[in-house]
Amino acid sequence: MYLVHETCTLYGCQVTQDRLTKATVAECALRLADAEGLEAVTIRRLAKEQGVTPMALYWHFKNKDELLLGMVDHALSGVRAEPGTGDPWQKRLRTVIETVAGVLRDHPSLPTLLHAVDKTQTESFNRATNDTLALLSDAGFTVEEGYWVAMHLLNGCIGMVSGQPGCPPTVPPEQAAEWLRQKRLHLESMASDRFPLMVEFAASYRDEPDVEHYYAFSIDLLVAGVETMAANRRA
Amino acid sequence: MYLVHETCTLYGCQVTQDRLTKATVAECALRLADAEGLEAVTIRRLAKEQGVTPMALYWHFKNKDELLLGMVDHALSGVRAEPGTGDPWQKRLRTVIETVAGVLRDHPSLPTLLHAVDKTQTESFNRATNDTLALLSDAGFTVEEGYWVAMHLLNGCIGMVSGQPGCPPTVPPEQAAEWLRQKRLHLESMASDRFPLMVEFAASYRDEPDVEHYYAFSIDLLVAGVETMAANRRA
DNA sequence: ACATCTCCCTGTACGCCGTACTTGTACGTT
DNA sequence: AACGTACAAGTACGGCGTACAGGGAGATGT
Repeated sequence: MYLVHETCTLYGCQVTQDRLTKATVAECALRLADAEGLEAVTIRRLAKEQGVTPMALYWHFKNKDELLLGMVDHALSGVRAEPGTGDPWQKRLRTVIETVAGVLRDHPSLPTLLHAVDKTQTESFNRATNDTLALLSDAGFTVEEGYWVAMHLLNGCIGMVSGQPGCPPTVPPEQAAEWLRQKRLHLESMASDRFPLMVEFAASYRDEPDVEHYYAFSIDLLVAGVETMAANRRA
Repeated sequence: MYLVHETCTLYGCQVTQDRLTKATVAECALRLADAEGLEAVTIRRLAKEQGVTPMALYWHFKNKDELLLGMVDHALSGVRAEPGTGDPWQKRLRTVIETVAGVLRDHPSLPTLLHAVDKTQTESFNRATNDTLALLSDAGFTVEEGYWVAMHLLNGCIGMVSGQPGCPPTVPPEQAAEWLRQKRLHLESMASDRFPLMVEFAASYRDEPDVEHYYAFSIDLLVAGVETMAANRRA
C-alpha cells in the first residue's frame, strides 16, 4: 500500500533498492530538503518517499536529530580541506573558503541545516575543522584562535550563501522575475524619509543581480579579515 | 482556571495588567525564549504564562511567525546606530558592532530567532540597516556593497555570540563546570591520530574560558575585514 | 529437519503543536 | 436602553515526533 503512493516523488530510492540504509535515507532526506526546504523533511514524508512506514526510519536513526546529523555528514563528506599543501596558506585559505561556499551553494538546505544541529558531532565536519586548524596554524594563530577563526569562516560562508542576492533556490525559475519585483516593491514601500538608503538600495533589484560579483566580494571580505589579523599578530 | 495555574512562572505579566498587548506578549515571549530557549515558546505555553487561552493571542498576532517578528522587533528596538556622527567611520563601525553584539548577548534567544524570521519585515532592523548603510557609505562602499557588508556584519555578530566559548546561557551556573568537562571529554575522545588539532584544542576547555578575550578577538576580526576592504577599494 | 536468534519493518496510540471557526462578554457610544 | 466593537473562550482538526508491542524473513546451531 505504501510502495506505490500518489505523492511519492523523485527523491525516493525504492526503485533501485528496497532495503533501507543510513546512507540512502540521509541522501533522500537531503535531496528532499534541497528541493522543497528543510521543513518538508518530516519522518512521515521521508518514509513515504522511501516507500516504508514512518517507524521504519527509527531502526536506522535514533531520532530526528540524528537523522539531521546524518544529512549534514552526508553533505559535508565531500569536503576535503588541505589539497595542495605546497601552496602558501593564503592561497589554501581561499581554496577552502571557495570549496565550502561551493558545497553550500550545491545544497540550499545546508545553511539552515547547519544551524539546526550540533555540527561537532559529525565526522566530516570535525575533519574539515581539523584541516582548517592546520592551515591557520601556518598563518600564525594559536589553536584556540584558529578555532575561533574557523568558526568565523564557516559562519561567513553560511551567511554568504543564505544572503545571496536574487530569489532563493526553492523558488522555481519561472517565478523568479515576479519574486524580484515583489522584493523591490517591498523595499521601495518603506518610508523614504526615514530609510532613504534602503529605498536607494531597492534600485539594485531592478534586474537580475550579478551573483558571481557578490560571491567574489564576500569571499574577499572574509579573506581580508583573516589575513590582516594574521599580519597584525606578527607585528 | 487559567489565571492561577501551577506552571505559570515568572515570565507572565498578568499580575501587573490583565489586558493583553502586542508589546507585553512580545516581551513575555522574549523573556521566555531567553530563559528556556526558543523551542519553549509555543502559543499554548505563552498563553499559560499570560493567564489566557491560546486563541487569545491570535487577536494580537495573525500567526506565530508574526509573533516571532514581534519578538525580534522588540529586542532590536533598543539598537540605535549612528550615535556620535562626528567620529571617523572606523570608530563608529566598531561602536555599532559592539552594540549589536551586546544586544545579542543580552538576549540568548536572538541568534536563533534572527535565523527563523525574515528580519527585513521589522521596523527596527531596517532602521539599523539604514544607519549602517550610511556609515559604510562614508567608508567608500556603494549602497549595494554596503548592504552586503552590513549583512556580513550581522551574521558575524550572530555567529560570534552563538559560538561563544563556555556553556550556553540556558545552562544553570551550577552545572557549568560539568558542562565544560563533558565538552572537553567529547573533544578528547576523538581519534587523536586523525584529528590531532581538535584534541589539542580540547586543552582550552580545561578551565573557564576568557570570554572577553574571545569577543575582542572576534570583533577585531570583523572590523579588520571591512577596513582592509575599504582601503583596497580606494586603491 | 527444526528451533532459535537477529535484523528490519509494520501497526497502533499518545501527547504536543499551530490554528480555523464559532461563540460569548464587557464596554464606550449613541 | 440599545448596540457595535474589542477582546477572550471553547471546540475541533490535521500533522508532528516517537514510545511500545508485535511480525516475518533469513542466517545459524543442533
